[in-house]
Amino acid sequence: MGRAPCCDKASVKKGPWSPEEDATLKSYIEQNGTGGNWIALPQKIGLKRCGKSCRLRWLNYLRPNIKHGGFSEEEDRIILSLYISIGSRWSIIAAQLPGRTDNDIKNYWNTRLKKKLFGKQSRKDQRQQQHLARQAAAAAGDGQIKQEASGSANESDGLAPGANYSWHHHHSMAVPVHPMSAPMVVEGGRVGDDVDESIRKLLFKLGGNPFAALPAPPCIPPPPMYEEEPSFAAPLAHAMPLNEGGMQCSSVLPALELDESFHFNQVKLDGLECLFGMGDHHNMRWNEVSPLVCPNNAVASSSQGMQQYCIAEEPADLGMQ
DNA sequence: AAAGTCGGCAACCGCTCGCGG
DNA sequence: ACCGCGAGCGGTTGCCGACTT
Repeated sequence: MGRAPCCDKASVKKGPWSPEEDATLKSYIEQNGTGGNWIALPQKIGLKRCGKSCRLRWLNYLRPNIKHGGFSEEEDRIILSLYISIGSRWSIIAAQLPGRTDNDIKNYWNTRLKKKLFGKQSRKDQRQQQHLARQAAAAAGDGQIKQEASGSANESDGLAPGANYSWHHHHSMAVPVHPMSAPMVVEGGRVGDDVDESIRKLLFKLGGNPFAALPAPPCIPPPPMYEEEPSFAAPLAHAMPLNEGGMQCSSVLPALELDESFHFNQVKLDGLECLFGMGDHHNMRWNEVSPLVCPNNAVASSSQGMQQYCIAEEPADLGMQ
């Protein structure tokens, strides 16, 4: 015997919402609010919908000031940074992006950002690239170039067809620039600093050490201006030795170093494992994640996830004690 | 032109959490 | 302390339009 359903499935309408239903729900909530009871709401206003469905429709679509699509680079970075830090906590991520819903961000991550991050190009992008390659080949009139251009760029890298990697294809190995270590550079200056600061504050608020949570990969200086399409990738050829008398850094960061850089931040990183050499991680709760995010700090645990706080090393700098 | 495939998005499902009795 | 209920969340599914062959 399972749990009782929240509504009578037989008498409840499913599927896309009609404009009339939208109008009914919207006008009622705007005038009366939800009344604190979503289950009872559809009956009250004569909608043959499940209360959960009404709630979802309101939150994801009808609510004022909702933004759809058109994610900016800055929003991309926030999403990525938070995903790396806290995993697929879409509601928390959405809370940092005014006008965005968790569902929207989740869809965006699953359909676009993940591909963008991991370099899989859309067919449109692939077509553009192939078109350019053909043009270049035609201009060069070189048989060998033509042959390479007709295939996808990744084939020469030994990657599976269709899995175009847009991390810099010129380099033997590529890693994503750490979002916190590489503020986006735009004309006239950096725009990433404020975002970074807000994310650090958020992480601190959530119980993580904002300094340890997102360690900069060793020996990788901030990237130069994006040359082509903006991406979180950066060429490792830029990774030159930083300190003259000290440790020498190779131009290609060993996978081991990457692993060490991120080993204490093993939130569920769907898809990131392949980059950072992580194993299979099951979904973790915040009280599991927190010690990983701030391993060197004392953690004051309480019974439920978000209630615990790390003693960060430099809270004063954040003004958030 | 038609069939097949892919990508994006809205919505659903089922689970956990939190609160009140 | 326990139980039941509603809210909230994240994963998954299904539809539909765009694109490819």
